[in-house]
Amino acid sequence: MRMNRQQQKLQTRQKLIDAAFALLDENKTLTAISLREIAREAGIAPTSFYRHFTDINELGLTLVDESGLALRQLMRKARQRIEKGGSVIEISVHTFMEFITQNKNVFRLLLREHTGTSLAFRSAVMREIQYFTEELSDYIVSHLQLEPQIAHLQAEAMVRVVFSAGAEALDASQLEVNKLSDRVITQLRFIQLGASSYQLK
Amino acid sequence: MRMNRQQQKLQTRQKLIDAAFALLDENKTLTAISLREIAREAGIAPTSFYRHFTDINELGLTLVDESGLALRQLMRKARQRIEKGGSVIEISVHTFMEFITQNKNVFRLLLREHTGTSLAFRSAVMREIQYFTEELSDYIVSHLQLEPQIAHLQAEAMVRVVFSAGAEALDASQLEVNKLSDRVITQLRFIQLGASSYQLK
DNA sequence: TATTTCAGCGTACAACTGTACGCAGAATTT
DNA sequence: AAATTCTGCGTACAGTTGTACGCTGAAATA
Repeated sequence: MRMNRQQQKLQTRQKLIDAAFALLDENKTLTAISLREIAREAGIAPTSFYRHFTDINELGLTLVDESGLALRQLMRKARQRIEKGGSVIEISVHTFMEFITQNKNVFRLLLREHTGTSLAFRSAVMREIQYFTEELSDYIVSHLQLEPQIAHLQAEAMVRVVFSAGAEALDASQLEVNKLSDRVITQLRFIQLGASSYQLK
Repeated sequence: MRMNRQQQKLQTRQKLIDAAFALLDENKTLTAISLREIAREAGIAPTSFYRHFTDINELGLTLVDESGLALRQLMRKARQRIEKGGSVIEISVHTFMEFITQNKNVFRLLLREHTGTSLAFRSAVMREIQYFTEELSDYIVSHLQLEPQIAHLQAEAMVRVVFSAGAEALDASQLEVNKLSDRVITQLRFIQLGASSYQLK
């Protein structure tokens, strides 16, 4: 197929991004991946890397952005499913776990860099998680009639539990993921129940 | 001072362990630290490393063990303080945050390797966290008269929230840590309240 | 059509890595 | 006192890293 220069360049750029994601598989931190490894995986010369990113860090931030995007799409998907009826918590957890098992490396990236070595990455991931938390918080305010302050605390606690469980899910079998999901669902119910009765005081 | 061989060897071994902990400061994953860096920091020849550990992994597992030990001491300390009266949740959170700010690298190690690159490290850390959770769970059973099953879920949720908040605390100022502590305290109350009312059904 | 632009390549180099090997000399055992 | 054990060191080497530099040839522009 014929392509102009821009398209061509974008395509190689994407190859680099895909290669980086592929390398996260199982064994690499973003900051631990070498530029040459990425280039090798992408099938281009090491020095060509610089035509697309000044740095590995720049690539890294791009990956975090893409992962955040995926996270927001996840939330949108959960909303759609919820509109069709059913337990909000159950659907959310199942959607989340499904997302994780289908996009392991995306979630791995977020998790690892969340506690990782580079402040820039850490901040970027925290920002994404905050967006996520705030969306959830808004949802709680409008659907459960909680005070914004309490709703935010509830959302934050829920996100913490879910992400932490997600970390476990990465190493787990499908069966274990199911058990895990059930536990998390109950734990989220604790939080919701607790937040509601807390407000009554 | 005079020393026999065993003591001498143990001392150099400890130097290596301390050096590794020091290198975790701010910028290194365990798996990303080079053997030579550790040797340099410890002030010994690179090749002498092998007199003490076969591998960097072996050193790593030792560090995880030591960190787990610190974690258990933390819990003991919290217990002692609780005996003197006061809100269990408040004291626990404050003790935890105090521990983190005073042993940043120990907690950093646990956090990073929890989501890290090496399955062996991940498992080791998860085991330590599980011990921690179970101790908390036992405490809840005996002091709050909850069913073991529910108590365990409550403990797990609490640990997840606290550890996740701990990750934030590592980058935060003292003032921010205080605010964070207050939020976490409320969130733990949610969980406790929720678990209690959940049992009534 | 002639000129310019620029993505991608190959070569090169200094810095670093893990670790094999053999030696020195003090602590320990005989 | 003599023999042995063993921690720590220095040298050495092959492999990997990031990146500077200059070239090529096709695409874009004039």
